[in-house]
Amino acid sequence: MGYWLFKSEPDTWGWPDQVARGAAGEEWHGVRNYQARNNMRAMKLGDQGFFYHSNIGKEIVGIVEVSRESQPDSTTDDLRWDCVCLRAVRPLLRPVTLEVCKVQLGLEQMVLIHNSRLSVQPVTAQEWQIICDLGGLG
DNA sequence: GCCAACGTTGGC
DNA sequence: GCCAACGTTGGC
Repeated sequence: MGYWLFKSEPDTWGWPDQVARGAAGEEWHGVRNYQARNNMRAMKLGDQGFFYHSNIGKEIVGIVEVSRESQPDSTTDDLRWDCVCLRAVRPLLRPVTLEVCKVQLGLEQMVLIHNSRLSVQPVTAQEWQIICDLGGLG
């Protein structure tokens, strides 16, 4: 089971938008960064991800699941870009802020902290567990 | 709104 | 293939 983190500006596509898609999920289109794309190519059906609000909130608010493995991005004809589909699983009972992640023991190596610009990031199993605990999903 | 960090582009 | 210029992202 792989663990990931997806960033989105809530102004553009927020957690409520993701939830509104229900079980059908939504294509995580628009990524135009090779590293982020490669991360999506590595994802398997059922992999779990955190849904992070950048700029506004700066916090992890929910859990999503890969509901379709990577396929061509429908928003471009450029064959370089493809993406997975995500469906909302459940919200964190308490959002986990970037501020908290920065000082939390065990999260020192999080990509979110060291490469905040990468929009699709890997998360380790240990980091996943710590954040779930902090979010009230122990 | 500013700016640092990072990725991409294009001239050489 | 190097690197300067430029654009974008996202925290502050």
